[in-house]
Formats: sequence, C-alpha cells, structure tokens
Amino acid sequence: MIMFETIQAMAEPTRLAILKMVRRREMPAGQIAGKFKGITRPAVSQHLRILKDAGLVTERREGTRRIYRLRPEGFAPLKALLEDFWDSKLERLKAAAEKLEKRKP
Amino acid sequence: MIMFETIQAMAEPTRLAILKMVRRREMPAGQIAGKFKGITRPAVSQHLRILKDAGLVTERREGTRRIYRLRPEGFAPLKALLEDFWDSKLERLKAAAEKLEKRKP
DNA sequence: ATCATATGTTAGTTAAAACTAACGTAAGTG
DNA sequence: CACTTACGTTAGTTTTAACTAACATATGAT
Repeated sequence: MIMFETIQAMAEPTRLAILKMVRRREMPAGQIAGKFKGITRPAVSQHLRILKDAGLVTERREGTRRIYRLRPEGFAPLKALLEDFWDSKLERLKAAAEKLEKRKP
Repeated sequence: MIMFETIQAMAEPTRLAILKMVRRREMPAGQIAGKFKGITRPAVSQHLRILKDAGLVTERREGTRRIYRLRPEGFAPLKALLEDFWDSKLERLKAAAEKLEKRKP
C-alpha cells in the first residue's frame, strides 16, 4: 500500500485546494492560509505538514518564510494505479471487438 | 470539486483493496467480503455502497447475488487532475532547458 | 537586547467516518 | 408456505481525523 498515504493526503477539501494552488507557482505558508476563510492559519499549517510528509509538496525556507510548491513525482504511484484501472476499460473494449470479429471471419 | 468524492471513496484501505480486487474480474459481494479477515460482511457491504455511489464500481444482480466490477470511467476526472499535476513537472523541465539554451545561442 | 513577523507545534476538544449487532428483504428450494 | 442463501440497512458505539487556543521558535529590524 505504497500510494495510500497519497490518497489520504488528497482526501480533504482544504488540502486538495492547496495542491491546486501551488501547482504552478510556489507560495509562502501565510499566503496560502490567506486564501481560505473559515480555516485558521494553524489548521492550514497542519495540512501543509501532512502534504509534505506524504511527499506531495516541497518546503523551502527563505528568511522567516516557508515556501511550498507541488512535487509532481509524489503522485507517480497513484497515477500508475489509475492508468492500470483505465487499462481495464481498454481491455474490455478490445475483448468486445475481438468477439465481433469472430462472427464474420 | 467534482472528483473529490472519488478521492474520498479511495481513501480507505478496505475500499482500495476492493477496487483492485474487481479490476479485471467481476465478483459477488460475498466473495469480496470473504477475502477480508477482521472485517465483517456488513462493513464490506457499506464500503461497496460508497464505491457504487461514487461511480467507481457497477452493481449487477444475478439471482440472489450482487456482482460488482470496476467502472474505470469513474476515475477519469481524477486521472485528468493527476495528469495536470504531472504536466507541471514537464513545464519546469522545459523552462530549465530553455534557460540553458539562452546561454550559448 | 527588544520587538515584530512568519510560521510551526501540542494538548485537548469536536466532528466525521467506520464498525457492530440486530433486523429487513428478495430470490431460490423442498 | 417454511426455510435457506445472499445480501443490504439502520441505530448506536467506537475510532480516527480535523480543529482550536495557547505556546514555541526562528529570522530580521531598531
């Protein structure tokens, strides 16, 4: 269950929003927290830690700031699983096509 | 947040195991439940419902049996998100390459 | 050295998800 | 019809995850 931590880390609305937020441009923790209303800064900080521990974001320190950005490599195993799931769809289509083929050879 | 239900449905070890289990071959509920020890049949039944509601498996009835199998289409939005995340890695590599290029034109 | 800024951490509380036990249902069998 | 098989459902409990409030740390400025 290698990619399970990845899924769990993504399975929370605030954390998923953070991931999308730091997808292209890196952002300091405070700025990330500022984007949410109804969620306190410490809560965001905890979410950032979970994302970091799961290897989905990197943290870089610049002075007193901590700057986060997406770490795409962290998603690789999950991506592979989904591709595997997707393949099962293609396999079925292929099997269905071959079945049709047999009927008028 | 269209694919969020997908992520949540996957974010539980038993459910993830079920998804892998019905990836290629369809299976009746009882047989699925039988594969787990330490998890009761009703619990598995509840997990199946969550997976079905999320559109990740289909249910087919055959006599008194309910047969489940993977529904790959259900993963499409999440798959797209991960591909989008992955792109951000490629974009960075491209940007880095272009930077190098400029140094000896 | 003092203060401000930016952020993380911890213990304790609250909220959400999973589980259990008991019951309900629907198809198949004698 | 009575009984069995194969499931699902519900209410209530337990477990897990998220949140809050108070405190801690580390950098930078005066």
